[in-house]
Amino acid sequence: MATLKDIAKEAGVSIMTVSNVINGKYSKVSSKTITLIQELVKKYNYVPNLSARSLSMKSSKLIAVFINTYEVKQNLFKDPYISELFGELESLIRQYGYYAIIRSIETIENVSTILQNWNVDGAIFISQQTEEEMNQILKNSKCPIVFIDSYNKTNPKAIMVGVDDYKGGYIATKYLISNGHTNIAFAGCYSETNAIVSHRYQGYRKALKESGIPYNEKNLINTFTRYEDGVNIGRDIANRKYNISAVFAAADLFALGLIEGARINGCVVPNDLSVIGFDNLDLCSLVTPKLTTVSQNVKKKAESAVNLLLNAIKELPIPSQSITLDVQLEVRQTVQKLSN
Amino acid sequence: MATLKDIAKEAGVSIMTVSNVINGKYSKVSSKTITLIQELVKKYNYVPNLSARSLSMKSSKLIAVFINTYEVKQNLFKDPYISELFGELESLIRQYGYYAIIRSIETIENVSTILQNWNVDGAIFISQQTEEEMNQILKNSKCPIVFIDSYNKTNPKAIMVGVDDYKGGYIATKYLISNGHTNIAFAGCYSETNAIVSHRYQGYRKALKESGIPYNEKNLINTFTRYEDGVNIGRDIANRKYNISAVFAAADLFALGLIEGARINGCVVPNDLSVIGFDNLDLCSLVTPKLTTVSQNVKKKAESAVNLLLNAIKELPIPSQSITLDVQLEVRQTVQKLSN
DNA sequence: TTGTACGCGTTATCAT
DNA sequence: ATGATAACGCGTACAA
Repeated sequence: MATLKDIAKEAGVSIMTVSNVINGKYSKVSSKTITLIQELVKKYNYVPNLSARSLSMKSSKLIAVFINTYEVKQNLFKDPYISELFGELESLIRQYGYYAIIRSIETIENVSTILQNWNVDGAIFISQQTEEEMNQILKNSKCPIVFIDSYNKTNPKAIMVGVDDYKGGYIATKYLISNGHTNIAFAGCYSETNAIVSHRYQGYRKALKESGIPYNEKNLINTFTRYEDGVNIGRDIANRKYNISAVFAAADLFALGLIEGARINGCVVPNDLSVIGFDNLDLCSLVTPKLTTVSQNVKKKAESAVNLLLNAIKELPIPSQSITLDVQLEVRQTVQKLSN
Repeated sequence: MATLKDIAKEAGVSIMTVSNVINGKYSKVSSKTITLIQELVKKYNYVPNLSARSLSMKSSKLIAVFINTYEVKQNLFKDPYISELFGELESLIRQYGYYAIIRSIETIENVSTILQNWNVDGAIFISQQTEEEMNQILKNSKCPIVFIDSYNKTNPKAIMVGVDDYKGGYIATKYLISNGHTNIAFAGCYSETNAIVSHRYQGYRKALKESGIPYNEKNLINTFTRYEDGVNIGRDIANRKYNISAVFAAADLFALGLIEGARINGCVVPNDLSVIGFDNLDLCSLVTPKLTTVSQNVKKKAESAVNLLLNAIKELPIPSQSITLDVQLEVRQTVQKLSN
């Protein structure tokens, strides 16, 4: 409630002197007035009005976090990966003295509006954007933006943080092969615009090729990857729709659904079918059997994103425009060695 | 980038005319200038500066969402219940034309500062606060605040949304009794300051009493309720530390840990032990056996909270100061009928 | 229907 | 070391 003006009047000094003390510019103020003002600040519980500061400075200490909501009213925070990532980001943003403004978006039109509305200092996208979307967003915005889990080879303004999806697909498939599997399906939401899944798929293909296993296009199971979709695919597998002994699934939750769908229809994992997921959700070690999966370091992902963004905001040199984090295989209980 | 002034100059009218058009006050402007200005708004991609508006109006369209972080650096969004609730809140806040600013807090000192900093219009606490904390927060803040999952009988300024924890404890215990169980443990983080768990415990006691089952204080298992804590308690149970045939656990994740800990030590649920959880996380139906639990309607909780808050912000009459939502039992696979 | 003057709380610049 | 003034972009109140 108290303003600089109030404090200044009470102290018998000018507004600027108070402002300088508040902002720690002590070199311009005598130590006597400093202590006087500091006492008054405490007495009146003075708190700076950040709207006013933002207006004057043309910068707000706000960081916007955007998340796509493809279907209206869908709760994206039910996705454990998304919510964990968001939690890490919020924590870091706070620790660095910024404020997080969160926004789910249906179309990217809204993005630049929000950014301008609030003089946002920087933004982070936590769900995948297509190259085209990224370009449009970047064109209409002037603050630095970090994209998590997106791919963009052409736009030099795009700052990106992701994981080595290609390697993920590769090591998962390789592991299945090393366990004697040759009929291995890839299940995921495969499309031109889904770069993440495409990269995982390419890794899968590479592993097959390297081992001289001929590729069978029937083994590309193109599907949405919610839990329920997994149940459906699992049923199909149990019903011999595919001639496979193993599946590499592009998402954990989907993999769990698949296991359940197969089980219901008499196909038991890992005895009758081996499965590997992707993400390493906590959930993976809570279910039975525990899911073998490709893990990524979410905390590190968030740290990388915030560090890149803050450096860009402060116009410090960025070590690199994009960071690709490593992945590794978490071996648990859903892959069985084939003994024939 | 463009301001009212820019548009006004280009249109050859005053700033106020533009402002009126922007804010839809068409009654004060000729239709000719309206269309002219609307064209210019599009042409220059004019977006109002909300910092300036907030400064001038003393209100910001910002709603702060607070969440406690007891241990520094703990990621609270890994809790599926918290993240789902938050997702619903964010979605509603957006749909009602407000902006969500999210903040994890270590001490409640920070709360009123943030509220003042940004001229926040209203706030929501999504984790439990003690009565004392609530009172202090309310004393230092002037905007409406909704507390989710908190109890406060004395402060008339406190707006609250919660579930019927008492009933939850009651129906869970009652169900166990109706299945022939008489040695039933209550496991949770029981303390004076944890009103939620206290209420669930009181419901548990009521059910026992009603059925004439003598209360055994050894059956109150007071523990933190993370997954790992559940594993420890489950091991104890398997090792006959308690003389019980069933457990009502105050949190799902904890219940799952308990089941796992028991299993590892040779005590199989539901054959050797019956378990009921609380919250009905999605997770409950993904694990084996599927967890019987007390469910609450998270979506409705969020809607209630946002509705109460928005009414309070607009100084509309609030139907009631606090809303208690119903709970119900989700019968699944972790309770077995005792046949002796 | 349109325009003017002023205030919101802060910071930067330039004097003193 | 301290202060006066203008500026940030917008809305309210009142005047024309």
